[in-house]
Amino acid sequence: MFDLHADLDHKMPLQRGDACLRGTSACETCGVRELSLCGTTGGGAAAALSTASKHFAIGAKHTLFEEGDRATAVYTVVSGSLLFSKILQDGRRQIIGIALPGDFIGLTLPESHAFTATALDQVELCRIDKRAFADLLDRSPDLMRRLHAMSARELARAQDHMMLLGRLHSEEKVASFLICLQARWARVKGASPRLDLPMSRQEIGDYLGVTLETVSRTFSKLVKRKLIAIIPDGIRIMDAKGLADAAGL
Amino acid sequence: MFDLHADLDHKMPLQRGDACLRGTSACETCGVRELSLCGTTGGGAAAALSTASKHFAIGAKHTLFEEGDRATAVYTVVSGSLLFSKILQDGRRQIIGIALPGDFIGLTLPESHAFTATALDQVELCRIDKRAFADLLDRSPDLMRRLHAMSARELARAQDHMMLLGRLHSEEKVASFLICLQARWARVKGASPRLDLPMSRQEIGDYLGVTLETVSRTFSKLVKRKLIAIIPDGIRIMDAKGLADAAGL
DNA sequence: CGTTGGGTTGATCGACCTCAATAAAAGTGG
DNA sequence: CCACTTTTATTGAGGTCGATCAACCCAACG
Repeated sequence: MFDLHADLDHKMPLQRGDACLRGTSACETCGVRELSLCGTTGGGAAAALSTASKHFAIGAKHTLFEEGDRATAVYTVVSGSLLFSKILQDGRRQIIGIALPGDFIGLTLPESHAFTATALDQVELCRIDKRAFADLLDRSPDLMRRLHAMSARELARAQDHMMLLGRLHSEEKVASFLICLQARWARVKGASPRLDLPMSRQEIGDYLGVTLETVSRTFSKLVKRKLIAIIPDGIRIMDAKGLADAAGL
Repeated sequence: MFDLHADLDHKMPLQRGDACLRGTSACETCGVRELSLCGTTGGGAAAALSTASKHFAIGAKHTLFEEGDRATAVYTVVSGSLLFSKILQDGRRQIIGIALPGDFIGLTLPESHAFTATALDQVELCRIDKRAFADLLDRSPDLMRRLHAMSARELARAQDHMMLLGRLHSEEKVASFLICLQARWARVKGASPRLDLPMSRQEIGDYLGVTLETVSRTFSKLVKRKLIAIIPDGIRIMDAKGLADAAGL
């Protein structure tokens, strides 16, 4: 079982059932195709992507790769979600991004990874060898264009996140976080007032640049004001308008 | 004089002598060519870039464009530097990037600008119409690759900046800022312990997510510890090692 | 059922913000 | 070139938001 993914750059040992290579994937039937890089790509690139890619899965808490690891592949998230994080020597951590289904991992085609990617839950991924992908890019300007469009979106998100980290108060941070994440899930699942949060208070805090206690207190405050309700493994947005106000929008 | 740049999207009225279109630029003699997107591009793309681009300049404090403006062009910084900033309704501002000579403005080819670009000093720019640039991109995979490489670099910088904003203390922020900026200028000018800072304490604070008073106090602290010296319009790094320690590296 | 890992809540502390006064520098006009 | 204003930087005093430290609760799990 372990031998099967010897070529993957996971850091944590995989447990039984946690990961499985399914051989060449069927892009035609892929649920995130329209959301992802593959999109409506026609022509040779679609077929080439299909043959070059392999579906597999990793379990919650497992890392797909760690900061500093040599990058050997790029990925598309098929289902589940991941965190991207950087840590300082003394343990301070900043979560710099969240990947949802359809998102591409490896936008910058780095030599070595600039951050750690950790699965939040059971995550299905579509893996493409970096070299093979680079070759594909060279042969498909259309694919390159799409890759760049995704990078552009990611850069815009990073810029918004900088504003959040640098200039918002904790309540605005939390409210913005919930609204943004809901909006992103809406693109995948369709809109819903219910928002799954498969992450700990600590992880939310590390995403927002505050402590877990502050996250917890802020959640309580928002609950008391009936803007949200806390439900198992997530929250429900009770007053979207009020929450937007709290976010300062 | 004003009529000459009617097609530019500056927001502040230009004063006499502040800007001038020089007609088609000479890429062959451009000082930042190797640093910039144009790079060592051979073939048709180089010539096409040369004919499509126009040199001009804007003065300190003037905006090249503002957040929300329709984006009609992309630019390469030839000399001088600019700030990219976003503001909230109540005036809180976050500076999300600094552009130095060789940097490309418009990486994401946005419909409308996601941030304001403000000249820090006299800035020479090379302008290319966005549509013309998009056409060029379509015809030159090499140019597209370069553009993507620059986006990747910018994204990596944004991620480092998120770590700084979210997790560093004010002293670490200031020290990191000085070290990073020095390193970036070194690529342009060559290494020097002397660092020009044509920006106010307020602007530095808005870049670091602290107040101008905190910037001023931190500078004073670093001076007292003989890590830096404050000189007219800049600082001098007196103890690079000590400063790196202060940055937490 | 004890243990363990999250989550919540309270009490205290401190880093940074805010407000304010002063100082220094940069314009401005005579 | 020098008064005068305006802007920017520095420094101090005091306040506050979020961090830290700590207690407690609860659900999951061996």
